[in-house]
Amino acid sequence: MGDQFNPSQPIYLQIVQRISRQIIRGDLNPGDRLPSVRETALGFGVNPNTVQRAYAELERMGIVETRRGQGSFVTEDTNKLQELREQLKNEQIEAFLGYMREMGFNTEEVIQSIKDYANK
Amino acid sequence: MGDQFNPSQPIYLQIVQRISRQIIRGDLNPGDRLPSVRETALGFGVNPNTVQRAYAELERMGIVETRRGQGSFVTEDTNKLQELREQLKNEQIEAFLGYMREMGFNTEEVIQSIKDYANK
Amino acid sequence: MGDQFNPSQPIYLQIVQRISRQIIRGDLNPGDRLPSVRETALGFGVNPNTVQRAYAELERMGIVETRRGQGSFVTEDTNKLQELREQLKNEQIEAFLGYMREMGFNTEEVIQSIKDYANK
Amino acid sequence: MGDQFNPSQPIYLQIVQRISRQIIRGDLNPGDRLPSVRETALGFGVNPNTVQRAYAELERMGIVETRRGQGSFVTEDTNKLQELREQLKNEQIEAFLGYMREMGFNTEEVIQSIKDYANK
DNA sequence: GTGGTCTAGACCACC
DNA sequence: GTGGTCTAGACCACG
Repeated sequence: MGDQFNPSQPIYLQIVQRISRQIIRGDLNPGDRLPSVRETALGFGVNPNTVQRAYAELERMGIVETRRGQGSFVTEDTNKLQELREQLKNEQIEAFLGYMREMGFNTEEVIQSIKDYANK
Repeated sequence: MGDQFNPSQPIYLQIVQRISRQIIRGDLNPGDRLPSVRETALGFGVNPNTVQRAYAELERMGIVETRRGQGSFVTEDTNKLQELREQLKNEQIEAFLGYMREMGFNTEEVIQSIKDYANK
Repeated sequence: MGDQFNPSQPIYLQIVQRISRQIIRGDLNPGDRLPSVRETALGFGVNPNTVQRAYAELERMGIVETRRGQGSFVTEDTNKLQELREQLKNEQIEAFLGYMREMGFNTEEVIQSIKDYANK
Repeated sequence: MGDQFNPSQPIYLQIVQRISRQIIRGDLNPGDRLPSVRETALGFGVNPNTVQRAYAELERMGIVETRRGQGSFVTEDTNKLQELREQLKNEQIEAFLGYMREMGFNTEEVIQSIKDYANK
């Protein structure tokens, strides 16, 4: 069932995130058809309305296009996908830096350690 | 109960991590007494044996000292704590870079974005 | 039934408007026979008397001519039709400007925006 | 009941339009509190979820701000409201010109008639 | 079959 | 009390 979802964030937003990552990682390519709302709902064990809301949000973000009676498709507008990539990257970095700062590591220290790690 | 734990890693190691963080963040200072095994077990909703194992691991790492009949205490050996700090930092960074690489972001790109974010 | 009609104006006048538009748009041409009163009443889901009144009004306006036993026909008097065209245009413009003024847009502003839109 | 809504457009979008107009017309001023979701739902005779969706859209558009446990308020960002004004104006003009074109009136002819009407 | 809208009714977090 | 999310189940338009 819905065990796979974090209660601290709306499920529909978590679905948006999952699909966004699938697109960035290339699991879903421009022009690919997303599974139908009902299919995804079954797969995730949630109500179709919840998936519908996620798909609507993806469409609003411009990274998915919907064709009545056919399904939802990853946009072929690579600019939009590039935007999405930047956005996801910045979100991850912001969360990571915040977490590290809470642990007492400042940004310069983190950058230095990353460089050390990369040259290792 | 154990809802707060990730099934992908032994619970006792996750407890080790939590307490390590509390020490690094200064929630627990050198010389402070850790809550009793029984107390911690209740708080986390796990078996006392699991907590015992976590405390033993912390002692093995040299960052906690157990005094018979008195309890467990954060070491006052600041070198050890400094080591712990470095270790935690590197673990986090390694996990983060791995995750970012999986998303298609290489290390240089990540460093650049962190700098951009810091100067924002 | 009459769901397609606006309660704020007599239905017979709304029928007059509809038929007027059909003539202006060229759906009905000079000399064309209008559907019978009975037919139109069925189509609109209203009482034949109501349609009768609409046809009478169209005749009074001089844009429809009724021939006993044959039916009603669009006039072939193009001057009359030109008058009707002007009248409909002015009605629409008056309603539109009134509506826009109520929304806080003055006439100059509306004209400017129309020009902008046309040159877009 | 819902008699007041046009079946040809989603009810939630019609609610968005109504409230937008109320703001543009000054019936609702910057900082004013909107009626609660439940209140509006009762007033319009629709389901609270439908109103909720309308309010969410208004918030997404940036013309309404929501404060948890307090209600929804018209934004005090006059730039946003000015944007809304322009958008509504252009929508109305586009619809009007489309309608007139369908009736056989071209844009220049419409502009000329508006000028005539204004100087009348 | 597809997505889109709506309802009814529930539960939650916030204040 | 407020808005926000979710479910269950219905109906619609489109192809």
